[in-house]
Amino acid sequence: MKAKSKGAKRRHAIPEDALRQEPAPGGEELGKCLRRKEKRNNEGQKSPSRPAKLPWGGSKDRRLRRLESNERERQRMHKLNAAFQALREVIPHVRAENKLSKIETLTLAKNYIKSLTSTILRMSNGHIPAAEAPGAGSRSKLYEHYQQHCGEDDDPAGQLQKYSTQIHSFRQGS
DNA sequence: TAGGCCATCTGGTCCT
DNA sequence: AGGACCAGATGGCCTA
Repeated sequence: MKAKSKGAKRRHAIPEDALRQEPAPGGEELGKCLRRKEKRNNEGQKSPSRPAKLPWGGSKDRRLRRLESNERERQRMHKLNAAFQALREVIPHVRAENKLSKIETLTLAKNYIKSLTSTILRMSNGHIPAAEAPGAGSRSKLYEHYQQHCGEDDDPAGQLQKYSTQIHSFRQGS
C-alpha cells in the first residue's frame, strides 16, 4: 500500500464567522461547492423525483442550518476516523510507517477476530466455561455464533493462516 | 497520467 | 423539528 503522509488537509472547516456572515465573495470553499452543484444540476437530473434545488437558494436561515449541518457531519466523520484509528492500534502487525487504509483495517480486523475465535474454540474444545453454567446449552454461544457466521466447512484452523497471509500480503503491497 | 484513498459537501431518510 | 445517518458527487493528494 501507499504511505499516507498527507500534508495539511486540503479543506478547512468553514470558520465560525461564516455561520454568521454572508458567504465571502471570494470564499474558496463555498465557491467550489457552488461550482460542483451547478455542474451537477446542469448534468441531467439523475433522480427526477427530486426537485432541483438551487444551491443556497433558500433563506439565510436555511443556509445557516446547512452550514451547521456540515459542521456536524464533519465532526461525525472525525469520530468515525478516530474509531478506525483505535481499531488500527489494536490489530497486531500494523505497519508502523504506512497507515492501513479503511478497507484494509476492516478486512484485517474481521480475519483477526475469526482467527482469535478459532483459537479460543480449539483451546477449549468448543466448550467455553461460562457457557457451562446452569441453563446454558452444551454448545457454547461462541461456538454457535462461529458456526453460524463462518459456516461448517470454513476450517477454523485455517483462520490463523489466512490472517497471517493477509498481513503478509499487505506488507508486500506497501 | 491513471487509479486509489480520502475529506468534504449535500440532500434524502430515519429516529428521537 | 432537529439531529444522526447514509450514499452520491467532487476534487485534492499521493504513488506506480
